[in-house]
Amino acid sequence: MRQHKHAQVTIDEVARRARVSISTVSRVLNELDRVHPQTRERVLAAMKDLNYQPSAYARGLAKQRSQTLGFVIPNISDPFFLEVVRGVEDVTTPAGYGLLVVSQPAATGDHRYMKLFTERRVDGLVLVAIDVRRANVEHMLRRHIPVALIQQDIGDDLATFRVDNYGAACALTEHLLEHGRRRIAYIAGSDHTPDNAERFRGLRDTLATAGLHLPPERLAKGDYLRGSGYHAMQALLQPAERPDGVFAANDQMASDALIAIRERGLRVPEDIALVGFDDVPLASYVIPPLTTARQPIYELGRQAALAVLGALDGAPLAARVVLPVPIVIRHSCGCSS
Amino acid sequence: MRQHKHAQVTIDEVARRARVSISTVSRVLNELDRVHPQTRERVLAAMKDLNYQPSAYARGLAKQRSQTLGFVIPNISDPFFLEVVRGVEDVTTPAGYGLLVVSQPAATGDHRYMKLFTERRVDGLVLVAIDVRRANVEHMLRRHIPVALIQQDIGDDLATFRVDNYGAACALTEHLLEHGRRRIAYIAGSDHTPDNAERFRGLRDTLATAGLHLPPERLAKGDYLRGSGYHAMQALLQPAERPDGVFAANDQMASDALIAIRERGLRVPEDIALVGFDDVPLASYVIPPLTTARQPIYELGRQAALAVLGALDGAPLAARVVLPVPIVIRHSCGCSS
DNA sequence: CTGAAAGCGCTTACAG
DNA sequence: CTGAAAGCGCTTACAG
Repeated sequence: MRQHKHAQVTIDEVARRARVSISTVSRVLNELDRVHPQTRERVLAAMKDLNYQPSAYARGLAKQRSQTLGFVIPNISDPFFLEVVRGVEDVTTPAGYGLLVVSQPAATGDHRYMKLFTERRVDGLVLVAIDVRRANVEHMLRRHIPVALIQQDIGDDLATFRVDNYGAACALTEHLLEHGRRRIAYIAGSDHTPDNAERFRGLRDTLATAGLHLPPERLAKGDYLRGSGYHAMQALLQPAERPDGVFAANDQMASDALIAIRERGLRVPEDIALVGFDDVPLASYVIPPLTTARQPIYELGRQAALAVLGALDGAPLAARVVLPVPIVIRHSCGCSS
Repeated sequence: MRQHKHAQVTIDEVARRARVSISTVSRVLNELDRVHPQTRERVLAAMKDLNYQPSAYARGLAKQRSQTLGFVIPNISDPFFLEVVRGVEDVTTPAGYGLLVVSQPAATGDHRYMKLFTERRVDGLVLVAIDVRRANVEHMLRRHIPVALIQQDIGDDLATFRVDNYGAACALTEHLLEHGRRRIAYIAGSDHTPDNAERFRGLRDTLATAGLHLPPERLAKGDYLRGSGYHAMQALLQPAERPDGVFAANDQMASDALIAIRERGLRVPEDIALVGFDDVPLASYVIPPLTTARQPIYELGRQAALAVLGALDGAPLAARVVLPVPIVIRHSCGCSS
C-alpha cells in the first residue's frame, strides 16, 4: 500500500518508535492500567515527537462512545443563542467532547437532526427551545443517551433547564408597586409561548396579593415583535382611566410602548412607569433606559451541558432546573440615576 | 458476549435479515456498484424494518473521511454569529456533513481547536474572524484539509470570504454627497480592525474623487462599543466649522452620535446627516432611523461552506470572495419617509 | 507491567 | 451481481 504523504500518524508508528506494543501505547493513552514509569516516558516522548493525535473515530468505534454531544438550536434569530452555545461549549470542549450543531427549521419536523445524531452516535443531547416530540426524547433515553432540554417543557420527568420567568415577573411587578403604581397594565407576548404565560401569571398573582386586579382594558395583546408594543400601548391609552404602570412582556415591546406614550404627550416614568423583560442592548439604549430582567442564558447552557456529561458518568439526570432571573433597575420604573 | 439491550442495529443484522452478505448491504448503502434490483429491494426493506443507521464512526474509519467540518467562532458576542452558523449549517447538513463547533477565546491561542479537529479528523474547516496563525492553516492544507476563512485576511493565497466594506463605505459617502453634504466627518471603529480601515478608505477615496478631503478635526476615534460614539461626536462638534455629515463606522456609534448631536441642540438630518454601518436592530429603532449598510452574513457562511465542500470534491478552493454590501436607506441621511 | 489477539462496524479490492 | 477477507486505528480482556 502506498504511503499517504501526509496521513495522520497512527498508534502503530508510536508503538514502533517507543519499542512497545500498541497495547501499551493505548494504556498510557487511557491511563487505566499501571504502566512502568520508564515505559510511559518513552511512549509519551514518542507521541510528542510524532505529534500523535489518536483518532476519535477509531476510539469511538472501539469504545462505543463517540465523545460528542448533539446540540440543536432553533432557526429563529434568537438573540440569546450565542450565549447558550458558549455556555455549552465551555463545558464540553474542556471535557474532551465535541459539539455537533444542527439548526432546526421549525417546519421540517424532527428527522433532520435525529438521523444525523443517530448516525454519529452522539453520547448526549442538548436541545434548545425547539419543537421536540416527546417520543424522540424517550427514544434517546431508552438508548441511554441523556437529553437536556433548554427553554422547552414537554414533561415533568424530563431534564429541563429553564429560567424563572414567574419569579422575575413578580419582582418587577413588586417594584412597580413600590413606586406607588396601582393601575398596572400588561402588554402580552405571543399567546402560545410559556414565557408569556409565566410572566403574566407573575404579574397577576403579585397584583392579587396586593389586593389589586387587572381589568380586561389593561391587558393588551402583542407578539414580542417590533411594532406590536406600539399598538398595544395605544389601546391601553384609550380608556379614561389610564394605567400608571406598564409591564411589557419583552424589551422590544416596552420600547415601542415608550414611543406611543410619548406621542400621547405623556412622560415615562412620571406619568407611566414602564418595565420590560430580557435586557437586550436596546433596553439600556432607549430614553429613559428600561428597567427589565436579565435571563442567565450562558448559565442555562452551562448547566444543561454539565447535567448531560454528569449523566454520562452515571449521575442521575437532574429533573428540573429553574434559574433565577435578576431584575435590572434603570430609570423607566421611576428610579433615579 | 451479552447483548446490549438497546444497542444500535449494525450492518450484520441487516445482512442477516436480507439474506445477503454485509458487502452487499454496504453496496446499496454506497450506491457504487451494481446491485441486482431485487436484492437491493430486500436490503432496503431490511434497513427500513430495523431502522438501520450506519455508524458514522465505522464508516469514517474505513473510508478515512469523517464527513464532518470544523467550525470556529470568536468568543465575543458577535451579533452576526447566528447568521453565519445558519449559513454554514444549511449547506453542511443536507450534504450529510456534521458541524463540529468550537468557540475560541481570544487569549487561549490556537491549540484548543487544532487538537480537537485533528483528533476528530475533520475533513474541512471554516474559521470565522478569529486569530488564526497562518502556520496552522498551512498545516491543514498540507494534509489536504480545505480551510475557508470568514472575515479574516491572513494571506492572498488563502480562501477568504469577506464583505465589501470598502464599496459600501463608498456608496454611503456618495449618498451623503448627494444630499449636498461637504464637510463629512468620520467616527472610527477600533484602529486595528481591517473593517475599520476599509470603511475609512472608502470614505476618504470617495471624498477625494469629489475634490474634498478630511481634515484631522473631522476624524474622531471610537472603538465600536457603546458610548464611544458619544464622545467622538462631542469632539467633532468642538470646531467652529461643524461637520454637516457624519459617517460612523457602525450603528452603535452612530446611535451614540445621535444623542450627542441632539444634546447640542442640533437636528439629524437637517443640521447633520448621519450614516452608520451593519444594520443592527437598533439602527431602525432610533429616531430618525439610521441609513446604514447590511452585511450579507448568512451568505458569507453559505459560500464558505460550499467552497469547502467543493474542494472536498476536488474543485479548486476559490481564492477570494468579496460579497457586496447593500446600503439601506432610511431617514438619518436626509431621505424622507 | 506488557504483548498477542479479537473485536468495534464499516469499506474495498479481489475472486468468482 | 455477490461473497470472503483484509484493513481502517483503536480498546480490552486474556495470558504471561
